[in-house]
Amino acid sequence: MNGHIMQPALNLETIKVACSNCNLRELCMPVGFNVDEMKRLDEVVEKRRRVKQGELLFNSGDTFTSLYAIRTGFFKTCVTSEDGREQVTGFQMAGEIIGMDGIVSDRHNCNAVALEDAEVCVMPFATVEDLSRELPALQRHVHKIMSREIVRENSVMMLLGNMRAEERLAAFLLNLLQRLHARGLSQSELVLRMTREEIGSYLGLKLETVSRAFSKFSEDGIIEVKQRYVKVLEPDALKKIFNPQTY
Amino acid sequence: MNGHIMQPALNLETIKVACSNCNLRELCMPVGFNVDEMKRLDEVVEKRRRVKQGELLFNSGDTFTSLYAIRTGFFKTCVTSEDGREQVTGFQMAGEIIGMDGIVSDRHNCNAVALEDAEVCVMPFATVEDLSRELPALQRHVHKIMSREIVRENSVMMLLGNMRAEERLAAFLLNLLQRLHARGLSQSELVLRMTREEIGSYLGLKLETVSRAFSKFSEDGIIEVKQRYVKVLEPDALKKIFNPQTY
DNA sequence: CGCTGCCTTGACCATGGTCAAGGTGCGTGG
DNA sequence: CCACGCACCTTGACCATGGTCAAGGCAGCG
Repeated sequence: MNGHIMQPALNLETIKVACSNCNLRELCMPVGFNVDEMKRLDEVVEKRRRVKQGELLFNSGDTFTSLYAIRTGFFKTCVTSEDGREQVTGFQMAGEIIGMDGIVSDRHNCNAVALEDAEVCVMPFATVEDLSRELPALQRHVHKIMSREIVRENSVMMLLGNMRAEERLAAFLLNLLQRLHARGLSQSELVLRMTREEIGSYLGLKLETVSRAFSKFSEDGIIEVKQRYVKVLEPDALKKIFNPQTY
Repeated sequence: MNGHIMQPALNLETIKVACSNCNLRELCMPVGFNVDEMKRLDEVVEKRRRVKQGELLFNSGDTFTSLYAIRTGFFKTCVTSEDGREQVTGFQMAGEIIGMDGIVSDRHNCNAVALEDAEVCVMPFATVEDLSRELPALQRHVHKIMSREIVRENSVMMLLGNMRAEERLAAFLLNLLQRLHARGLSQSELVLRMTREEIGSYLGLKLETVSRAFSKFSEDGIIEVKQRYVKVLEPDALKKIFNPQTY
């Protein structure tokens, strides 16, 4: 609601199209490069692309050509089954890389939709591959990013397979806050960029259940909710819900 | 039950420790190499390792050093939450690669347990990285394998988030059969290598629910079940359960 | 100012979880 | 070779979680 918790609050005009002087570099690119390597790294970003709220960055079935590093904005990725059911597979924010689902079949396997106006760095995958043959640190980084996604999905499977509604929402909020905090934002306040229905789709719940869980946390004094604004009053209580064995 | 549906029925004695003359090459390695490149490829397999039924190939927390290509046998991978809940994240069979969860943090993030006596090719990841800087086809292959795992996990998320018990089991059976068929085994018969509880953990269901779903399919004449032996009598009916909109 | 999209809440219900009892088949040791 | 024990599976009865359906509220926008 108020300025200091809007995420992310980056001024586009001050940013040049180059990884070497990008303030998100540490989030989306490997560290420990010398100046020369840094220059080479700038080659991977072909251009920037703006995506308006509600628009698709890529669609399931599109030919895969590039990975995308999110500069600003917020995305969701979804898969759709043949009979039309939609599953949100992730929410991505500045500094994160999307599009890796497309590598295996040269076609994207999910949609990426901007949940707010966004800007991404387009990184043609052929260039990424060429360069990562020359720069072992880049190669290692690409492998790590994909591995991280595999590990993230493992924990979503745990969430969907084993957790109850309130545990899922607690885990979701803690994860979002942790990622926002890593970007210099508050550890306790956030503005959700997605609807209750999108949260529910991600968590394997209906929107009413998500809403009820929010209300429950609010009644219990654990959080303060007003529409999409959420403030965590009792982080330990949230963690306890998420992981009841602790304590 | 009878010989021709046992999986996999490979004679270890006839196999040399080299990708270049491995009968699973097409499943776990890229195609289109010339003889020279093929020779180089053999370098990635450091050695073979046998894992007895019930033993761990790697444990969550172990230092990550290698990927493993399954030669023979059948594995499950599991993640365990802090409070001890276990989630089976996948079942892997001959020709599939496991261990990619370890790349991001240099530690394995899940367990891999042999569900039957198994043999794997140990591929030190440092070697894989070195060689894939020289062989673009290998590089591309490594990327595809990881992307494939991401896409697989996306569809598990769909399954866990959106499907009902019987749909999950139908999808599971169809997926297993399709993979076994790709290995030259029957399209309609299989012997499950995992318990009802393990199936349930993978599918986000309790073992009783899995058992009931098997019984239901059996009553409906869609499959024939006897303990771990399953024969699909009506594949179309199974597909219809899995994807009710079709037809 | 009214429309629209999103959210909340209540009442009811269905799916699948829990608990319990008993069955089946296999491996081991007598 | 048989018997026992164990691990795994099946089935029933009951119950809880979360889904469904419905009504109404709130906030932002044209």
